[in-house]
Amino acid sequence: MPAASQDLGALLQRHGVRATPNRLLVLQELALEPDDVTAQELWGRLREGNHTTGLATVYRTLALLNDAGVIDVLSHHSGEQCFRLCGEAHHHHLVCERCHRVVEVEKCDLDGWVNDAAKRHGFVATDHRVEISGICSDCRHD
Amino acid sequence: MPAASQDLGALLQRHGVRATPNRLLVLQELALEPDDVTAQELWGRLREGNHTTGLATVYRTLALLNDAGVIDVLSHHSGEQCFRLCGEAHHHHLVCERCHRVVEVEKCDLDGWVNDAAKRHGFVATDHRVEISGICSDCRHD
DNA sequence: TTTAGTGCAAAAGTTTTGCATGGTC
DNA sequence: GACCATGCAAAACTTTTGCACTAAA
Repeated sequence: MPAASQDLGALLQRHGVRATPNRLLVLQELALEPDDVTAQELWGRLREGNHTTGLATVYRTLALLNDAGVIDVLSHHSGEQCFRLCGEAHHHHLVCERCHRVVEVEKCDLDGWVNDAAKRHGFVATDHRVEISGICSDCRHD
Repeated sequence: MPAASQDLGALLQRHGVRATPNRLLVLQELALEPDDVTAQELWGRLREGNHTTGLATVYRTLALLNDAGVIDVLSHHSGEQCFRLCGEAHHHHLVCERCHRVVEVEKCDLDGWVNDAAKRHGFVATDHRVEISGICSDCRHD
């Protein structure tokens, strides 16, 4: 269910980012996208939708949204950075090796393990990311 | 403790990669490096050491070593890919936010959790990566 | 002798920056 | 008016490729 654009505006405001037409457009496109997209892909889709947003603006917007913590940057599958609009709670990612579908794993009770591992090496953990690769049900049945 | 170069040669052979002078040089440089390095950094160090290895060769070698599973690619801190020679067993990474020091976390008993999370979403998990960010003891005491 | 590896230069891509313009507070 | 956002074009960088040449199986 794609979020309505007033929700997206509120999301930006909540993170201290001014809502401009371009930013809403980018966010809306991200909300429509179940998987992660590169800046170039996103720009392409905006152009297809007859929007005149510049590529530089897409890059600037994605950087801004990432700094503000509105979107996540995932590790690249091919030398490009990938972006994704995610739930705001702590979560991890499940990525299909075949079709690159990305699903969020919402429940994470790894804090104990993480803190232990960090402490064992003299670190204080501040955050952690888990990426699980696998094969999704669709790809398994093809 | 940097591995001696005959060990590195054996490491290559074990992974079905022919040991050439350039490959040993790259591997040796990686073995000396406690943290992760970019292709450019690695090339710079080779040049400083008066080696004439070309940049393209460094890229080709790193790609080869990654395919062969001899080295790991870490997520970039700044748009560049980072490479690292790691232990051969399954492990995860602890990265210091301040100095970018990387330490391996050798023990991983997360398989149960990972498989559960995958199954809950219809996936079959084939692999997983955990990256813990934190502050290392050196940086904490500065 | 055939194949694999390499250095160099050029090409291809992605991402960033400079600058002039237009919109907002 | 001051400031922020933006489009466009140019620049900066990282990475890949083509090609001629060399070393090795």
